[in-house]
Amino acid sequence: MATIDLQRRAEIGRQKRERTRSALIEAALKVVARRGFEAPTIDDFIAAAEVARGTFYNYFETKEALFVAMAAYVADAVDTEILPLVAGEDDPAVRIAIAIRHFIRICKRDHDWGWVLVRTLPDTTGGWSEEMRKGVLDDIRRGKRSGRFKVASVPAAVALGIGTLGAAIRMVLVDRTSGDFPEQIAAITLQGLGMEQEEAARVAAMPLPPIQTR
Amino acid sequence: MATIDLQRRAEIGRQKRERTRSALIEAALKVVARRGFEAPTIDDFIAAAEVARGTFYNYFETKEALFVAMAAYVADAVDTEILPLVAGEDDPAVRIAIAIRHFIRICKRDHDWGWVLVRTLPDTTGGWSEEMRKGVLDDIRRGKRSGRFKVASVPAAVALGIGTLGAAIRMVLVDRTSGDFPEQIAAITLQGLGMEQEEAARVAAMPLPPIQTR
Amino acid sequence: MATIDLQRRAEIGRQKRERTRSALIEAALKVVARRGFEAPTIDDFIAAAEVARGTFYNYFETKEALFVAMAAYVADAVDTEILPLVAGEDDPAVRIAIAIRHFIRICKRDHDWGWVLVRTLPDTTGGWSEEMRKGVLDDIRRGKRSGRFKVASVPAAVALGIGTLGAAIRMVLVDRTSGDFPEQIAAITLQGLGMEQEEAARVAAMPLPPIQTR
Amino acid sequence: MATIDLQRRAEIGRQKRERTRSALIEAALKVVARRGFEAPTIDDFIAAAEVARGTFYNYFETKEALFVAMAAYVADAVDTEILPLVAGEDDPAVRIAIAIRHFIRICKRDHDWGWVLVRTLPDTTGGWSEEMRKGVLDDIRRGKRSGRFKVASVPAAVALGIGTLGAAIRMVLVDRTSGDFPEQIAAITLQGLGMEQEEAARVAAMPLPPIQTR
DNA sequence: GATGAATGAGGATTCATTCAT
DNA sequence: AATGAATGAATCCTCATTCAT
Repeated sequence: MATIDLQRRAEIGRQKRERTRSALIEAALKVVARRGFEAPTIDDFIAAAEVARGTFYNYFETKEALFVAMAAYVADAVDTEILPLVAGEDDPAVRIAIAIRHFIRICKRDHDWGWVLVRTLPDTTGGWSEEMRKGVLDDIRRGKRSGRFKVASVPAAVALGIGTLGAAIRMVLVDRTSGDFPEQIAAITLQGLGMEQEEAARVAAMPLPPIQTR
Repeated sequence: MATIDLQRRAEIGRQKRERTRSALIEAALKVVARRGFEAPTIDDFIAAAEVARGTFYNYFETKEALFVAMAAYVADAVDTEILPLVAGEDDPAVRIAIAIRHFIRICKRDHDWGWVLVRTLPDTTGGWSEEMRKGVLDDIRRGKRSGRFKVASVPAAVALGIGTLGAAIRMVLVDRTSGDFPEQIAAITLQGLGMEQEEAARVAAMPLPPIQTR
Repeated sequence: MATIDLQRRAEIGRQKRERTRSALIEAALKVVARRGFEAPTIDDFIAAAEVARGTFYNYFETKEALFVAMAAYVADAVDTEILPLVAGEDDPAVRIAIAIRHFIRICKRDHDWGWVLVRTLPDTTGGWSEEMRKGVLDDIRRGKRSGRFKVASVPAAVALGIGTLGAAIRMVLVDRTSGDFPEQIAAITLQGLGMEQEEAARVAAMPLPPIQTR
Repeated sequence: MATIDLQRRAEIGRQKRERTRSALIEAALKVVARRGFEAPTIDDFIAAAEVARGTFYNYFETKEALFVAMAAYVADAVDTEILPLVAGEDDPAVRIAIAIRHFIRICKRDHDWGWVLVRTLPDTTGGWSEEMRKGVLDDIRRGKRSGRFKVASVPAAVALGIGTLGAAIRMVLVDRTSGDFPEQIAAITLQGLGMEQEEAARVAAMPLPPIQTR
């Protein structure tokens, strides 16, 4: 009896802890989306999460620790949404097109995530999971070897891939873009990797499962 | 006599003012290159410029005001270097290739400018002069109309152009890149705009006057 | 249990907050008395209150805000001392005489309060509580109607009442004044309001409870 | 010839010097009227006087020196306007009434002077010339001796006289006061000094030369 | 005599972090 | 766990004063 009670208590404590932690991270997401990484103070984060000052330090030693947790959280969430879609797919062109389109669609759906991604993309630490990063490089190399892509310089191809995606996300957040903008970006990226315009457009237009609301 | 004297005085004053202002901006350039926009304090800027604390405020109301002046300064300087090179050129592909290659070469030569450009490129306000911005859009449209480029979506082409260049500059500043990296970026960008690989490579390899040391 | 605990916590916090706030205000009182409103720096106030620099800003946004709180504090304290003394009294002359005498006695006893009163009296915001202000005006009007006072112009009578009191307080703080100075001021004020010299002197000499030490 | 030239030059220099100095003092008058003694910076004074920063220090060593000059300037100007009016007059009541009425009329005409007077009256240094101060005290004593005034305490009478005048000036600047307010104040002051209401009113209503526009 | 750029000490303000309850 | 008052180092900003032209 006593044992069960202790277990239950521990379990409740764990859940509560987890909830507060998530509240802090998700609040931070909103705040960073709006104001970037440098401007906000800890006050902004605790106000958004509606917890007391001291509570913050029960979960994170510093602001940076919160940012690290947040980057992991976002990278994880993006992984969870994107990796399954490309899991069974072998063609690098298809894999890249799907990833690009889904990335942009996510950011369109959820501007907070979009802004956090835009703000972390330049840094090598955040937003992209290690898995994702390797995957892209791998796809480019495989496509090059197989002749699917015509690429003289892999670094240049990486610059084109990442740079175009980053700029596209920013446009989606700031400007009003057409409904097929994700496909246009996928197509032009594939074209940049050396595919013919028609083939690039075809691959970029392949059916994709509808995006979930978060 | 008194009038002449007054005029001379005013002129000398103006020059001195201009010199101090430039000193502050060029010092800020170095500081920002090294430490970004957020980390440095006003103390860092005045130390680098070797002026007194109060002097800073005689010229700029806030750090932001200094940054704005700095971005304008760089944009202007880059303009001055690049516009003449493309002035006589009519082919949009050639113009874009020259601009890209020279942009990257400048950033390679002068990391300070590079960092400022990287950090201001995403903002619509900084780094690109209005002239440059219009020029790019115009070249893309002209190339599309003439059939030189095969581009389904102009916004997507802009994202590709700007995004790739930004990512390339960042790579040049952070990684060690090959000597022909500027040409590789120019080539892959043209390919993204719909040119054949060989033709893109040919245009990207056209002779360019050697870059001046600043 | 948890609820009771939370309530107790909140109550303790509230008390602590109140104590620190009072400490700041009372320290400010002393500092202002000695050095006026303009000379002291925030450093002076926190040194006097023995709190840290940041603590000041937890309670007051600016020095002005502290001054406002301080004026309210003094006005309130003076009210508390004077209003009971005149509460049962109906004759306007007696009421005014009591208030004047007690006002001056308070300032004699407590130079800190005196200086704050002198410095805030001219402003319509400070030193006088709303209640006090209305009371004075009301007494003058009633005295005029009843024939107790001979006053051609109420505004002039207000100027005489407030002006004389202010100047008297200043004298008490700066010069050495005779022991019956409060009575002399009360008498001359009543005379100014149109009472005969003897009657004014008689009313001004009526017994008053001894002043409490603060 | 050369001598004449030198003399003329010196004379011109002296005049110019005097003009700049006056410009600074009169500008300071306006600034102090509006913002008091503590708030304005030297920048405010030179801006109002339309001279350069360095010029200020050619005339005054510090801000305080400017204030001293300004106080002397005002006291002198007030003297010049008021003393002649009471010069031939022997009756203390008449002298005091004239001075009070004229003081208030001046402040009504020229709010800048009014504010400066209000702001310096409390200090023993400014606004009142030594002559004026002695005159008031002397008039009160003479009036008391001659039985014109019924005053038990001379200090109390001084407090009444100065305090009432100060409060009246403030009212004139802040509130809308009736046209005969100067006379009302003179009358109630005389009443405070122990004169019968009718006699006080009569003395306060005696003809006065019309006020000059400055 | 007038000018205004430069100075730097003094004072104001913010904010990450600690800690007792 | 949660709370929020207190802290003080770091930073920002103002402004009286100097001085070369």
